[in-house]
Amino acid sequence: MRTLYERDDVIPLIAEVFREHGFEGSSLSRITESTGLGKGSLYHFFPGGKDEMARAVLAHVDGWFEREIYTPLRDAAPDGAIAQMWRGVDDYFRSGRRVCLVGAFALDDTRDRFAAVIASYFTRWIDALRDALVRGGWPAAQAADAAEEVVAGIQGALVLARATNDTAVFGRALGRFQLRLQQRPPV
Amino acid sequence: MRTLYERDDVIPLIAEVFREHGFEGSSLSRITESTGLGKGSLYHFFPGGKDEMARAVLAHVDGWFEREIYTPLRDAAPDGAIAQMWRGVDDYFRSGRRVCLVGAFALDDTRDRFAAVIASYFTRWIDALRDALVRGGWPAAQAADAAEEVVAGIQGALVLARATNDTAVFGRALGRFQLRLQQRPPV
DNA sequence: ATCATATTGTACCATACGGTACAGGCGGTC
DNA sequence: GACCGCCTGTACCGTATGGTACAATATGAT
Repeated sequence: MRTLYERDDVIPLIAEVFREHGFEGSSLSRITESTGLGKGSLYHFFPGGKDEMARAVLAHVDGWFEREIYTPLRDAAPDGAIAQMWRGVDDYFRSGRRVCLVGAFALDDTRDRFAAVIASYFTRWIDALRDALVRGGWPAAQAADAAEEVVAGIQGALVLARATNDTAVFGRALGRFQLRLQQRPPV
Repeated sequence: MRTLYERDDVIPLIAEVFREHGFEGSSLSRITESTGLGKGSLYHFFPGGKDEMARAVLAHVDGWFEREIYTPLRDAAPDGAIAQMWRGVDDYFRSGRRVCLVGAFALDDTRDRFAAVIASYFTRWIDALRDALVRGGWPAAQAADAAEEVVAGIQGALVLARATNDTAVFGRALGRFQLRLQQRPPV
């Protein structure tokens, strides 16, 4: 039997701390508390400290989206991949009860620390969705526009849901976009 | 001649600190640095410390939006008020170079500290825009839907613009919404 | 059973944090 | 010029911060 906590097991726990408190607000004491790991273990797994923890968390999130959302959008049948995107996103963000770590990091000066990862997370999402739309018959320009709007809209809905403490906002936003992507693009 | 800094003069400076670093990241030393005021003066103006500074900043932002955006949306001719909203928002957020303080506070646990102010900022915006649309001839349900989508979309565009370091995203989002609000609501 | 390695708890470090105390400086007013 | 009240700089407080050092413990392979 292996140890209770390997490095990979602890990353989702750290992710939740960063998600709730932001980078600056996530003190090591908070992280030790919610992982049950002392500083010793933490710095054994992440010799680079908080910075490396955040980097691992971002890579973990990025990997999930790449696997569950982006790759299907690029490679699978467009309709199915887009349907899976709605499902995946709704699941991942717990129907609006959860916030986007990458989006949160993007807003303050934490962005500068992880600029490349953060930018890539969003541009790859937009590009993959655009590709799926194009393969689904959308003209390139409208596809790019719609993809950008959907990804931005999801972020905005998460902000709004949390700000107003009304998770229904998120579901309504997803529903609107779902409907719009099913129709032909507007002139 | 009066002193260089009155309380009101310093609020926009503090606002910029909170905007760039978030609540947790805005240390008093950063605030003293970018205001030029020592702790003595700062605590003279804001006896409640950081909490009161943030509250003053939020009230300042809220006041600006109430005056420049919400009130016109509620009271003035809908078309003109909405046009002014696009102008005002583009100015305020410096065409995507600036981030929304209230949105940033909403994402981490800073929200819990200022929950009422944050929620009200967004709900009042949505409600005012919905009213303007209704007065402009939109059916109530579609107006509410569109208003929510626009306010969320603006937040999302700000996140995306900063995340990808591409301010053009913001302009494109505003353009899309502007166009859509000019048309009749979709079925 | 031995042993190297992986993991952990504890104590400690310098620094930065938010906040307080307070003595003085400065401006106006009489 | 004396006075008063607003403003400010400085020194200081206890605590928490991110990070390090290291001895002690567990673990797995032989």
